Amino acid sequence: MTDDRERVLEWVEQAAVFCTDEYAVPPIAGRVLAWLMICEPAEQSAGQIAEAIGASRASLATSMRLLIDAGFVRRRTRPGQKTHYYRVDDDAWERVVRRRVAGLAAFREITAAGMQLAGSDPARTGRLRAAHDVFDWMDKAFASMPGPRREGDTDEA
Amino acid sequence: MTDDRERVLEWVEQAAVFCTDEYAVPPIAGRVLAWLMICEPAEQSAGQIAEAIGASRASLATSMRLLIDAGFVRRRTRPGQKTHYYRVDDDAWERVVRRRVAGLAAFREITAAGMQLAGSDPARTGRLRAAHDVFDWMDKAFASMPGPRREGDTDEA
DNA sequence: CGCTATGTTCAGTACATACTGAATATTATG
DNA sequence: CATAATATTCAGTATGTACTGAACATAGCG
Repeated sequence: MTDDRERVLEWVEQAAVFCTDEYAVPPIAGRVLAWLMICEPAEQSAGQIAEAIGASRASLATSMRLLIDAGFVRRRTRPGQKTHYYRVDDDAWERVVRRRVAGLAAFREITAAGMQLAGSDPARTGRLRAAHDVFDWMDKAFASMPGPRREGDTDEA
Repeated sequence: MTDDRERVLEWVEQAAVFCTDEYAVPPIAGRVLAWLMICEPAEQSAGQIAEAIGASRASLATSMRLLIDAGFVRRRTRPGQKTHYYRVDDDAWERVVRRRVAGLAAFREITAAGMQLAGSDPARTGRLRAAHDVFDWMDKAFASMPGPRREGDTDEA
């Protein structure tokens, strides 16, 4: 437990890099997200998080808002406490990915508009149609995504 | 044809914004990509593209390399010409999306490593497992993606 | 009503990115 | 090989982003 901390922090670094690279999340927000995915207890205060990853509290304020807006993190207050507690729900990533795919569908509309502009020449609309079809497929595929982990779901108190 | 140009450029702006926002592509590269998706003829030189979207040739050099590396654009040379011609293939977006999902699968490995670190406590591994499952599902879903536009494919000379 | 612990906002700084003009390389042609 | 056209690289600038310390706000508690 005591020596684990170092390995956990190493893991947090890796995961954070992934989040920043693939999800356009700033470095510190990436660390926060990664930390909240593996920390114990799952719900932690801004102070705890800041100390764990070595960031200022000011950064935490902005990072937490970003992560909450993005759908990764939820904030909870306990009765008779001013401290806010943050956590990533089990369905956080599914929610975020779904939201992202939904946003991608906007490109489907753009390509559709482009095809109208390009006219009826199939040589000219081919590129647009192919792109359109990809995003159309994605949208439908994710609509039929089987909500994973619906069974032995382990939510603790 | 002559008045279309303006509407086309407007469309290019929209599509470019999407590319920059959702695919982390710099503004000019986004315009290049959008332009190459609707321009006629489909294959154009750097000079033509630069003039169309109003960018310097220096920017074109870097933008083209970026787009080629990302898999969006292909470069071709014609015999007895020093000019390079660029185009987006019909399967460009499918290729890029596939590549991106493949990259996302790396996170599956990270979450797997995280679960080992977190031990066997299901209360602690729940978040990691849920994330893992999402990316696992994505990987498999895209593996079985039916290459769209496999039939009346219209590739011109 | 102070007091204290937590949360948020703001100005400033450090760093990174995007883009361009000018200089340099490269390649077909006469 | 000289010439002209395209391509690439580089230094410089301008803009934007991430982060922090410090100041300010807020909420529970004696």
